[in-house]
Amino acid sequence: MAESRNDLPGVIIPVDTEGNSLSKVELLKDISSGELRAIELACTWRKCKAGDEIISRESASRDVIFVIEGELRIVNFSLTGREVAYAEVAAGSYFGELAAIDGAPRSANVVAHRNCLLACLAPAHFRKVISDHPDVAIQVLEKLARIIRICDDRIMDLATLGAHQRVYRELAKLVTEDPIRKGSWLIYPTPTQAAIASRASTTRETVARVMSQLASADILERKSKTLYVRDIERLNLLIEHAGASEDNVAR
Amino acid sequence: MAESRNDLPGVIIPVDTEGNSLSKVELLKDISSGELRAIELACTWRKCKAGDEIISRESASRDVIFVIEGELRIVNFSLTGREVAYAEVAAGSYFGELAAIDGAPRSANVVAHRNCLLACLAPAHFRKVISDHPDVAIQVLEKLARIIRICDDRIMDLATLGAHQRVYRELAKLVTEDPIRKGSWLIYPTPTQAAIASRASTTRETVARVMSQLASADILERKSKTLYVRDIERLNLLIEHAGASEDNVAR
DNA sequence: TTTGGAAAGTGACCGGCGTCACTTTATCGC
DNA sequence: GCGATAAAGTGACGCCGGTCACTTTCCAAA
Repeated sequence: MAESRNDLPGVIIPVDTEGNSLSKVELLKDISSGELRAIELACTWRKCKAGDEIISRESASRDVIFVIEGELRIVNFSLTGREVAYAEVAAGSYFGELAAIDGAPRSANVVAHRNCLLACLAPAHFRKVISDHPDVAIQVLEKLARIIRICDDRIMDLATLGAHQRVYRELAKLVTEDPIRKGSWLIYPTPTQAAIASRASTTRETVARVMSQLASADILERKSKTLYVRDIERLNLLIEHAGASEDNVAR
Repeated sequence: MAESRNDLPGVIIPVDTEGNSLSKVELLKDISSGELRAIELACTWRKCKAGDEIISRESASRDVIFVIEGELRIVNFSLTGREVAYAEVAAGSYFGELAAIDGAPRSANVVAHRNCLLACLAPAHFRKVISDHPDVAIQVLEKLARIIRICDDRIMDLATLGAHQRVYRELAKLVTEDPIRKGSWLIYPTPTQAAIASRASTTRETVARVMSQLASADILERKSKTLYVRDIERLNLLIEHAGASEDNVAR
């Protein structure tokens, strides 16, 4: 475990390195280039490898972390080892603001999904940026509001739906329109079933069962890396209509 | 349904009424009395009766609402009628900030638990207050951060614990020290079992069963309105140790 | 092409807990 | 104190879905 300053893992790199720029960070886009430069200097810059655990629930750091390159996942593990996925963080976004705002310990683990370039800003500095720039504060508020809405939905799902329903919903969230053939829907790249399971809070096996059920009902079709949604209507119907039909899928 | 301006229910009362003061609102405590007065004038003031539905998921209003007197509950209902409780809001606090921040529809229902005096502030006004007062913005951020942490915990619980465990935890959250006999613990006033159930996302019956189990194990003792926690150690053990002992409770 | 390891598919089992249907006990207004 | 209504206790039943234990299929590196 390559712990270093601030007990975050990864390799610290000098501030003035090719590519070390906060200009791609959405949150800071309206900040003058002079001040942005000051923030860049205040950051600790880090490179991490895919698989690195950037933050664990035990880390003492309270920094806000801007993702310049790469992608990360926020997850947690139960005592029994069950994985619960919270979110993904893409380049241009940031995370770790909770601890920076309230000073409490980190509430989840964050692992790099690909190689990442990160800029870490100390809480005091972050709060100053917020105080000096009301529009940044509003953006952070908007982000937290979005997170809360997502959490609330998820709590409702967990509290009121069955495991199958939750898998339907999770799949529905992943559906995008076919970029080539319009009017056709697909999921690409298909996440691993285990990943879907941890987002829907169920088991890999249940996801597998649901998916083969959907496949045999001609709602889904699996072709190597992409998953074609043949009948998006019926998929949505399945979600709406709760357990109503559940086994009438085939007709 | 007594809908009125802003499609919130309840009786609108004139701004200048005895008791219409924002001075007890924690969020606004550092605002000068002059400016506070301006905010008071900008608010729509309302009195609501216990049981009134202040906000439903369909309401068009995006106001932030300060609770001057009374108490409210934030809940949601599934399609099947199952109730999911999110939170309580006490006098001196506020709610409805999500819609005011992001302009999206309300995500939950809010009902008055007792008679309430409310001050409703339009989103634009609220955002102005935030922009003008960085410390208010920080406080709102802190509140949202706290909500997110609570949500995250709840998601973990729902995703990884059994129903009994969740009831234990819910009970543990309600425990306070006996104000008279120190070192002794109790729950007062005891919420209805149905209320506990909706917070732990289970059924009334399960709560009843768990509680009689705990009672027969001499961990809890019920005396009309108060619930005495005779053995807080064992209660915590039950929570920690997951399903490990579960039925060893009695020994 | 081979091959090893990961991902996916599937059957059998069974226990937790939601549902239903009552009975019993509190509680509150008169 | 008494009736009415809500809250709480409890047994029986059944099924959803988690767990285990394999097999089968992918896929990527050698």
